Formats: sequence, structure tokens, C-alpha cells
Amino acid sequence: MVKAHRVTIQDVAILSGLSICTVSRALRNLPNVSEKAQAKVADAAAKLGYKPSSAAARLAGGSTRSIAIIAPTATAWFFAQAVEAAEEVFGDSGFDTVLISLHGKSSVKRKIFGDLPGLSQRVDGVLLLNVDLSESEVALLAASGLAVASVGMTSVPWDNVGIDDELAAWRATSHLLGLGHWDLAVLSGRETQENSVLTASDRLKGFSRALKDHHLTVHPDLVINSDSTIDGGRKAMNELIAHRSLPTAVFAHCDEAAFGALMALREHGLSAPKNVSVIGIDDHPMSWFLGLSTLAQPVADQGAFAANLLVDRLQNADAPHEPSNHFLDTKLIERKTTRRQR
Amino acid sequence: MVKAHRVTIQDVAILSGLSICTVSRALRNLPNVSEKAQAKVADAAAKLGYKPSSAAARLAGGSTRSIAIIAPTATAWFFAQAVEAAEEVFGDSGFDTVLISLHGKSSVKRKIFGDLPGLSQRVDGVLLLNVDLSESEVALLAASGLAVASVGMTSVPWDNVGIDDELAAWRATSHLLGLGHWDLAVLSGRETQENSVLTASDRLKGFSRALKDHHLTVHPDLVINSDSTIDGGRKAMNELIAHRSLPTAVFAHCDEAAFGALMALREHGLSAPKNVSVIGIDDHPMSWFLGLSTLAQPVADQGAFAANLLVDRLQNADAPHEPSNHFLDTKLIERKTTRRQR
DNA sequence: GCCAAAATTGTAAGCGCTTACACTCTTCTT
DNA sequence: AAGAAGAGTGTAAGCGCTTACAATTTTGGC
Repeated sequence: MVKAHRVTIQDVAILSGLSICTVSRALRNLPNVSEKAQAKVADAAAKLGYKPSSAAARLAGGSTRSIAIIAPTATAWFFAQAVEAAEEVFGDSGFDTVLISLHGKSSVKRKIFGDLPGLSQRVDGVLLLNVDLSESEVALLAASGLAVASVGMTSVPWDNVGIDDELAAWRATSHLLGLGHWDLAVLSGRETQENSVLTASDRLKGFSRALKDHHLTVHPDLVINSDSTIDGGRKAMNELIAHRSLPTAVFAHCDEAAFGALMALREHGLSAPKNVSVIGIDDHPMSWFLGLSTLAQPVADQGAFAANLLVDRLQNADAPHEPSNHFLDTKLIERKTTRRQR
Repeated sequence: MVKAHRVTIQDVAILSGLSICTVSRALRNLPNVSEKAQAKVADAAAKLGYKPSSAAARLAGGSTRSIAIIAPTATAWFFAQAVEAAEEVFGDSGFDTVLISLHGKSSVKRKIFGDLPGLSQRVDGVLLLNVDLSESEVALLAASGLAVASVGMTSVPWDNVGIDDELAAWRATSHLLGLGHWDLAVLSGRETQENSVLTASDRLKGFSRALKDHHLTVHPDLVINSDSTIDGGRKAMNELIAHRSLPTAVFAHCDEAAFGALMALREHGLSAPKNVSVIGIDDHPMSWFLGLSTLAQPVADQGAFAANLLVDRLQNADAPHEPSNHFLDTKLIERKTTRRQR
């Protein structure tokens, strides 16, 4: 059996009758290559089925053609969606996706930020999903030479896409208010939770603003901290039920917490919207199933959008660039857990 | 500002007073290195904070220190779990995880198998999650030189871990039978679905065998094809309801299909277990919420186990190795959607 | 103690690519 | 029509590592 000789840039050079250097430039669409040469190279490369070696390219100072996605976890619905969408964009653009889950452990984050040069040696760019970064970490990343983009982060010196969390919360709350409810509780995100601090506090802000707009004030007893999980929502709702008379409506900071709330109600022989109206944010696929009213956010779109931004950035690395922040739209989906308060 | 010179193996060699070659061997724990040298190298490397360049290592014929995970999709609950668990194992062993989602598109698979050398240039190994492979694809992969392991596949010439699908289905069905049901329907997995053909057909086999064990026969009208999604289960259940009188119990090939079945029932003013007993397989987190009886399978464990097998294989590449197939245990979880038939 | 065999270490040649720089042609200027 | 400027191409020096193979040191048998 003949040893399968890898097709190298050299083979392409010989077949096309040009030098390795010219081939290299032609392949990367660099300037100063005549159209004739370009065509010959493209031809030869196609004929040989040439694929550049990313390792060699990287070693010589080129790109790795891979991008890291860093997420607090890969299992949560939101992240799984965003990761998949981003991965598709990267794949279509010829980038490999390196998945890095923080697994809720700060140790992983420390390891990454403790060796940013190591990371930048393996990938060209980083897509951050809702990662809570300290100021110094932001600075380190920005200075690392890596292209960066993110989803759901704010005040970062790179491209970001997300939803307007405050607005979303405001809308969800206003929906409740518009239905005639004035005794509202909120299942607010925990700051320590995997979702970024900002998301949680922005949503709480939106809730408060909506109340204020209706000349209502936020009663501290009706602000319950809740993890962004079913069980978190359940505990929070149980707490609410145990400690005082039920409000007429509850705004959960995310659908999964809302599910938990629904469950807690059921365990107490109560239900939505009969006893309490419940609304969440996300439009988790289960929400449809459960008839949960919610503010839908386009999750896959956020991942894909941010991924595209990052790819653009990588492909036009020399072009000047101002970090931009994009808000995608949220949409009220009225289902069966909210109704008019008589 | 001083140009940050990358710490190379050369620096370590100089500091330790040894040759580059010895350092390289010491770093990789190869034989023929004296303990003294080993210690000196370790010392110097630590002192300099040396991190090998994976690109250079790869180029020179070493390993890439990364592993690809190939999954039909990254969003489904099962895959997200398995991916996360495997990623953690890889990360702890110093491997990067390259995520490749097929997005349900055969084009991606074709691209990968059309350029296996390209893949093996970027990763040392591949972890396959429930990927439906043709015989020739299996052969290609096996011959690629890549280390391979998989989850949920059978008859493959590499390590595999999964559950005994037939047994799981048998158990779920037997539970229904044991409750006194004898008029059973099954929401069977589609062969075209993202889950591997084998999983679907094994589960159907388990269902049939359980019936046979009770001297019952499978009525074709009561075998409904269903996608492994909520909506798939819903459609299948609707079909069942539309076409004939309800059986007393339904075995859904996975929890998500069972959710859909529950939903369809509700839409017809019916419910489980009042009108029909329903059981699934998986123990999706929502199952607890919905009180769905199910056969729990350890998803994260499967991913982690297979990942460990793969890492072992990579770390003892020279050791002889027989492909092994591991079945993890499933467990009946009786909740509220199944009850004794009077 | 002496010599071969075994253990350890060093030398040097790449791996496939990028890039600074040198070189050869074309085009314009004036 | 001569020279400058520029476009296109080629030469060669690495990038940081692995790995034959050669050189050296150690070990052990007699």
C-alpha cells in the first residue's frame, strides 16, 4: 500500500507552475496576485483536493480556523440553542467550534483567563455566552488579540447581541398590569446564578419600572430570589405561598422558573390563571406545552447573529471596527396562564 | 513594551541544561529519561510557565490535544447532557472539545466523511453520539487512524456505551403489563429520526418481546410512528385517538414523545392515568414536573463514560485494545401517569 | 578492570505554512 | 525614451515541536 502522501501547498505550487509563496497568497486572497495566477492556483488546488493544514498555518502565524464558544453550561435550553446556532454559522464559514463549558465552576474560568495566550494559540476568536466577567477579565480578553463577540452581555468593548432585558421584563409586567392586576410578585434571577448578573438585575429593573409607570411600588416581600431552574422557581413560589397571601399575578424572570411556579401552585391545589396569573420570559418549547404566557426571545438568532459578527470581524480583520451592541426583539405570547383580573 | 516572547521548549531546555530532545521526551513521559532529567525538566517548565504549542506539536506529528464530538444536534436534551459531560472529561484531561453538530443535515456528515484526513489533522479522536453511520462510513472511520468511541451505537469496531434499549423498552412495557394492562399501543421512534435506527428498532423489539412474554400479540394499528419530539408524540397520539378506540396504556419510546401524547390527551379532554396510562424512556427533567412515569437512563454518565474510554485509549495508544460495549443501567421511575388497570 | 550491551542524551532534519525581502516585469511620468 | 513607481513573483528563513539516528555514558558479566 502506498503511503498516502498528504497534499501540501508544495504540490499545488508544482502543479500550477508557481512558487509556494504565490500559491499561499492566492489561496488566502491576498493582494498582489494576478488573476491568471489566482485561477491557476484555484485549479490546481481543486484538482489535487488540497486542504491547508491548520496546524502548519497556525504555527507559521496564520489563523487556526477555529473559534471557541464559552458558556456557563451547555445543557440549559438557552445555551444549547445558542451554541448550536453559532456552531452552524462557524461551520458554514469553515471554522471549527471549540466548546468550552464553565460547568458553573469558577476554576475553569480561572484556568482560561490564566492562560489567554494559550487560548489564542488554539483559536482565532471567542464567542461568550452570558459569561460573567470581572473588569480585569474583560480587559485581559480585549487585549489578548483574540476577536471577541458575545451574547447577553453589556458594556463590553466588543460586539454584543442580546435582548433588551429591562424592556422585556417591562413588557411582561405591563401585560399583567394591563390585565388589571396590581398585586404583583416577581421571581427574580439570582445574582450568583449562571446567567449574568446584568440580565437578572435588568429584568428586575424592568419589573420595577412597569410598576412605577402604573404608580405602583415594589413591595420587598414580593421580590423573591429564584434560580433559573424549575426547582428554583418552585422553591421561590413555595416561599411566596408560605409567607403571605397570594398576589394576583407573578412575573417569573424566565420560563423555567415559571414552570416551577406552576408546579408549586399545583402542589397547593392552586392553578394559573385561576388563582394567579403567571408570565415568564423565553418561550421555552415546554411553555407552549404548558400554555405558559411568556415574552419570547429569539435565542438561536442571538447565537447566530453574534457568530456572524465574529466571523465578519475575523474575515475583515484589518477593517476598522467599532464595537456594536444589538438588541433583538422580544414578543409577547399570550397563552393560558394569564387572564384579566376581575 | 517588551515583546512577549513565547516560552518555547528551547527555553526549558536551556534552563534545565538539557537538550530540546530530552525535554520533549521528559514532558511527554516517554521512556529512556533518567529521573534526574525528568525532575529538572519539570522544574524548569514549571518555573517558566511553559505550555507546549499544540500547533507545533501537531505539525511535527504529535497530538492535537483535541477531540471532536459529533452529534445529530446539540439542542436536544439528551445530546446537550451527553456533550456537556463528555466535554468536562475531555477538559479535565487537557483536551479541547471540538463540537460538530450534524444539524440533521446529511450534508455535514458527507463533508466530514469526505475529508477524514482533514478531520484527523485537527483532532486526535472522535466521540460519536447516536450517529447513524453506513457500513462504509464505519469502515472509513475505523481506518482513519483516529481514536473513536461512541454512545448509543452498536456493532461498531470501537468502544461504545449505551443502555440496553431493548431491555429498557421491555421493562417499561412490562411495567404496564404488570399493572394489568393488556391493550397497549406504542409510539415508536422513526427510523429517519435523529436517533439512530438501532435505538428505535431495539425499543420496538423490547415492546414486542414484553407482549409476547405475556402471550399477547402486537397489533399493527397500535404501533404508531412518532418523532422524538413533543410535537411528534402529539401527532402520533392524535392519530391513535382518531383512528380507533383508545388502548388502556401507551408506551412512548422517549419522554418527549410522551409529553406530546399527554398533550394530545388533554386536548381531547382526556388525561393520564385516568383514561390511559402513559410511560416513556429517559427521565427528562420535565418528566418529574409532569409526573410522567418513565424508565430513567443515565445520560450524563453515558457521555462521561464514553469520553473516559476515549481518553484512556488516547493516553495508552500503544496498549493493545479490544473494542468493548458497555450497557449502563436503566431504572423504572413510577410516577403519576401509570396506574393499575381495573 | 575490560568490553559489549543497554540506557541515556544530543544532533539535526523536517512537519506545511507564512512572511520579510529581493527580484523581475510592467506601466506611467516628464 | 529613460527612469521611477508599482505590480507580480520568488527566495529563504523561520514558527515550536517530534523523531530517526548518532553520540555518549552507564551497567554488568567475566
